[in-house]
Amino acid sequence: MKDVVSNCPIEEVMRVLSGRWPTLLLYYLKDGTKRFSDLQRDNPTLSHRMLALELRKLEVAGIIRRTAYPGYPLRVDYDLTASGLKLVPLIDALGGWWEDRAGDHVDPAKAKIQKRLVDAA
Amino acid sequence: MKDVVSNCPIEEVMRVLSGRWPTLLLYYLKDGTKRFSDLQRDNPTLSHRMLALELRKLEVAGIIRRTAYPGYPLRVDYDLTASGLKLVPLIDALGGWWEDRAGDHVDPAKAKIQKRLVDAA
DNA sequence: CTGAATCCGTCTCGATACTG
DNA sequence: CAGTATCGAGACGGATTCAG
Repeated sequence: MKDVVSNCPIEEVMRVLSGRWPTLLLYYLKDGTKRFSDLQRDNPTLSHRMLALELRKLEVAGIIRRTAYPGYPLRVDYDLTASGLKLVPLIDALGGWWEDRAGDHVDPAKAKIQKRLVDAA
Repeated sequence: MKDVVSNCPIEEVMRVLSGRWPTLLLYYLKDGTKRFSDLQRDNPTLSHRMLALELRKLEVAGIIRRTAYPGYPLRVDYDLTASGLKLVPLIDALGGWWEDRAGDHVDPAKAKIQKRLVDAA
């Protein structure tokens, strides 16, 4: 009874992309196919367990594709699906927006907010 | 000691937009100025407390602007900043992507995943 | 190498009650 | 009406261990 199966696509997409890792994994996978261990190296602060969980989540969402090769040692490749590829520029746009955002002039309201932050600390 | 002040803009922007509410609040605010109680009505499942916290987070991020009017009963307006306005179409693009995503053809791998989902349910 | 399961600390979130 | 403080439950994330 956690969610109400929202009708809103924005709510649904954020359920998949929310969190620190999904967008980062997307970022690393846009270069092409990667193995599990490659992604581990790309994100040193991401635990083994979390990597597995997040990859699974993205796979279920149809954003990445998982390909397991039989043999030993085990080998699994991950790459973006067609759908995932289309998502990448949208995420990049968010990153671009964040960088531009700093260029906006600082108005009095913002200064006041920064003071509040100091108070809280 | 929770975060490492990432250099990556994608990671930073997701720190602000992650979660169920930030993008939804953006969605409701794109119609124009809203009061605290308006946003409460727009999101019945969002608790009073969380609304205050999320609004504060977005304010600190420079995405929304808070305007308090002295007097009684208290009245506070929220609206998007210039920066926040520019963010709206990017979020909408994500929503659009989610809706289109369903149109992609279903390959064997995906079918297998969907079976897994059924199992989990 | 990949990944699932367990254990356990931490932090987020929601309910409630209180202030201005 | 708007916002804050407190508290308990539950989700989340990391370390470790086991399996294929």
